[in-house]
This record gives sequence, C-alpha cells and structure tokens, in this order.
Amino acid sequence: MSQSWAAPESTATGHEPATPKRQKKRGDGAERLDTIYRSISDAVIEHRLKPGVRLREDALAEVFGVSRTGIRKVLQRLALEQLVTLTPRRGASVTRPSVDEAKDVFEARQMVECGLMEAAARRITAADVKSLRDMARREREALRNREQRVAIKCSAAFHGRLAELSGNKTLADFVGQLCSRSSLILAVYGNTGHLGCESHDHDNLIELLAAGEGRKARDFMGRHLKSIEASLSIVEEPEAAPDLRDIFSVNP
Amino acid sequence: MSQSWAAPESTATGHEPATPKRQKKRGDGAERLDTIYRSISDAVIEHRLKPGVRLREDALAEVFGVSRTGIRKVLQRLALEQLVTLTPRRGASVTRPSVDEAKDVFEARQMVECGLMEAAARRITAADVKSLRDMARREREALRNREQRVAIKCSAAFHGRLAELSGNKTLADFVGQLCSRSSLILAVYGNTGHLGCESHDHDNLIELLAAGEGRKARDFMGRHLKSIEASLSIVEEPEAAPDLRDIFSVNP
DNA sequence: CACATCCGGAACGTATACAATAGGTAGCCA
DNA sequence: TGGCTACCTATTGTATACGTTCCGGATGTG
Repeated sequence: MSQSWAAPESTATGHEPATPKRQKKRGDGAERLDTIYRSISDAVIEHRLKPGVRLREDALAEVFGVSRTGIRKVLQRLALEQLVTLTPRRGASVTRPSVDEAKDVFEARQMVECGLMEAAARRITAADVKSLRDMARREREALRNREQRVAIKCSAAFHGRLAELSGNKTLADFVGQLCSRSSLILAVYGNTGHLGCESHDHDNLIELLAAGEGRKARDFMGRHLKSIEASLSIVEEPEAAPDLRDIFSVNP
Repeated sequence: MSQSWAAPESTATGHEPATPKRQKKRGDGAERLDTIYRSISDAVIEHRLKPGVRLREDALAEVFGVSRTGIRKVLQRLALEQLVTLTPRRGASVTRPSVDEAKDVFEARQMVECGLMEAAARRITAADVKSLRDMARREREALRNREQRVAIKCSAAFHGRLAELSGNKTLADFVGQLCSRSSLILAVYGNTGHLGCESHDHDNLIELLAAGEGRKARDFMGRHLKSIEASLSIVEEPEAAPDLRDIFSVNP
C-alpha cells in the first residue's frame, strides 16, 4: 500500500541515485531535498497518497536515496504546512483533516481568495490571461479524460496562480497552503465523481478578471468556493473506531 | 553581540543544562525543543535578537544544552515562519524584512484581522473580555514603564488572542505569524520611541467587541492597523549593501 | 478458554562523526 | 608595495550509530 506512490517518474530525480558523485557541485544538495518535498507534496495533493497513510522515514529514505536526516527535514516542512501529521513517537502520516479544520480552511479561502480578487483584476496582464486560460484548458481536458488526479492538481495550481496575481507573496503562499489542504479535504469528504470545481467556473473567473471587473470576480469567487464546499459531505467519518458502544447501542 | 540574548531567564529552562538526567522520562524531548523554539521566537519578537544577527548552530546548541540536531529542527521551523532566514551555506540569521514584505504583511493583516472581527464580536464571552482587558492593561503598564520589549510582545499577543476569538484556528495561526513578522518589521522600520499601537486603541476595540458591534470593530481595526503602518518609515535601509551600483551611479 | 504479562522487533529521537565549502589570512610574485 | 593565489579555519550539510519507546505475538496462569 505504501509502495503505490513509489514511482515519482517525472520529477527530475532521474540521476543515478547510487553514485551522486558531485554531479553539479552547486545547488545539488539543497535542490535534492526540494525535489523530494515536491514529490511527496504532489503525491498527497493528487491523492496518490491518501489521508491516513503512514510515511515511514526508512522507506522514504530508501526510495529517494538519501538518509533519514533529509527525509525528516522534508517531513517537518510538510507537517508545518499541515499536509502530514507528526505524531510524537508514531512517525508521520498523511493528514486526515477534521471536520472543524475543513470548515476553517474553506472559511479562510473565502476570506482571502475573495479579498485578493480586486487587486488581481487591477494587476492582471495579457500574459497572465493567456497563462490562466492555458491552465483552465488543461484542467478541462483532464476532467474530460477522467484523470481526476491531474484535474485536482490543476485546480489547486489555478487557485494558487490566481492569488499570485495580487502581488502579495505572503497571502499568495497562504492561499497555496490552503489549496493543498483543500485537496486533502476533498480526499476525505469529497464525493467521488464530482470534483469540486465546476468545469467552466474558472473560465468565467478569467473573463471577469480580464475585463477588470474586480468586484464581480470577487463575488463570483465567493459563489465558486461556496459551491465547492457545498459539494462536500462534511460529516464525521465512521472510521477510526469512534464509538463501538454507540454503534451497538450499549449505554455506558 | 550575539550573546546579548543568552539569558532566557524566565522561559522555564531552569533545569541544570549540564545534567538533564531523564527528569521526567516522558514528554521530555518533545517539550524541550518546543521550549527552545519559544525562547528564540520570544527573543526575536522582543527585539533582543535584532534583524540580521547570525544564529550559529553550535552556539545555540551549547546554550540550550542540546546537540545541533535539535537546533536545526527549531531553526527550520522558525525559517518557515519567516522569523529567521536560512542561507544555504551561511547558516541562519534573524530575518530582515524587505520593504515589499513589510507591505505584504500589513496588507494581509488588514484583510484577515478585519475580516475576523465580526465573527469575534459574535463569539466573544465575558471571560474573553476579562482576559483581553487584562492583556491591554499589562501592555499599557509596560508602555508607561518604557519597557518596549514587553509592550511589543504584549501587543502581538493581544492581536493573536483577538484572532483566536473567531474560532478559526487556521486563520488565527496565520495572524499569529503575521504579528510575529510585524514585530520584525517594527524593529527595522519603526521609529524608536513610538511603539506601533496607540495606548487606548486596544481598549476601544475590546469595548466594541464586548458590545457586539462587529462592524464597528472591523472598521476600527482597519484604522488601527493603518495607523500602525503609517507610523513606520518604510524605506530601503542603507544597510546590507543593497545596491552599490545604484549608490555610486554605476550603470551595469 | 480467556486474560494478563512478558519479550522481541521495528520505528522514531538524539547525538556524534565525517565531508564539503566559503571566507579570511598570510605569503609570494610582479 | 599592491595584487593575486593558496592554504586554513570555521561552519554548515549529510550520514550513521545508538538509545528509547511502542506495538505485536507468544506464553503462562486462573
């Protein structure tokens, strides 16, 4: 089970892991960890690593050809971004967002993403519009081909890119984290088959921004996020052995 | 210079650092790192560690009686919260926020803290009011006694606590980080003697929230943050050799 | 037959050792 | 005497080794 993600295929780790050999002499070590980070992060966002899955340090170290030291660094970063949960003596596992967390994340997105739309409408350039249309197109295609994983990642990337338009790096990074966590929330509370974002919402957003309609874009984003949230079934999961007493009607 | 913070006095590290001795056997290791984290974080927020100061791993390891491993963990966390900057082969130093970062942080605070006020007004309890009044009082006293360091920390804690009232942990944590970074910004761009928050702004805020006037509280918070930002001199510092070319009018 | 206890393995937490690099200093040559 | 080079030290990056804890099964007993 935990091996299912063990093929990072295209993530540019395609050096010989056995003989690192000072391949480039500079930017080597630092970039390697960053690559590992992105590999795991992507795997989580694309639901190749599902919430609750344990991430053993030894296994990751072996797969990526580094020692546990580097893995721990990466896991700690992922933990601070709430993508993985670090339980003191139990190790790391993909975060399983609680109902409250899910609510908080969407409330935060509502506040921040909507709040950024007006600045985005003011600052958007023709090149941005083109790039965004491209992303939206790729997402539509992925949806058509039933490639949910790709579509989910595209969607998160789209929202992140949108936030970057505002020019506020601090808020854009925050939105990026919220989108990643949203992907986790989708994995737990989403109804399979219905992937959060409606196919044409993103296109509509682009048009509003391109037209400089900041206020309308903000309102549209608000409805967009609401509809995503509404498409979820945010109820406590039965899993994790919550209350056998309750299930069998035993009064304690 | 880098020794000036070497006395964490009250931070509950008052064990014998020489003989840790399995003091409690459980919850020991994890809490120790957290204590170190808080010590450094506090020192940065209170300006005992000024922006630009280098933080050598060996020195920190010796002071806190742990090995570099633990220190690196703490430094990485601080780096992700933007309180320290990790330069690849140069080590860690207290972050010196750029002009753009300062602008971004205050824009973010404006958006999020204001946005949280209405929820805070709805959810605030009598106990909260009491606790907030207490914090505001301590801040006033610190200001009266010219204890800028204490006052700065109180102010950041107050804003953080306010955000917690909303019940949204994700956003509250974010506000906490923004407040910490604001403290750094104050250290770089603040005018000495004039400490960000006006003495009675916080009291006014409490009263508005206690009266359930969410909208007024939001507007007041907006003005409050604007006035803090306006009190700064956000211009490029001469220090840090930013652009010698520019200074000496050399065209590249 | 069921429950409690004990033991073994597996995984994480911490420290230490080694390797690599950047910056400073001293020495050498023009 | 000035500038350049080569070493050398100080500091970080990485890996490994050891200690500790927790979960699992096996075993003995009521």
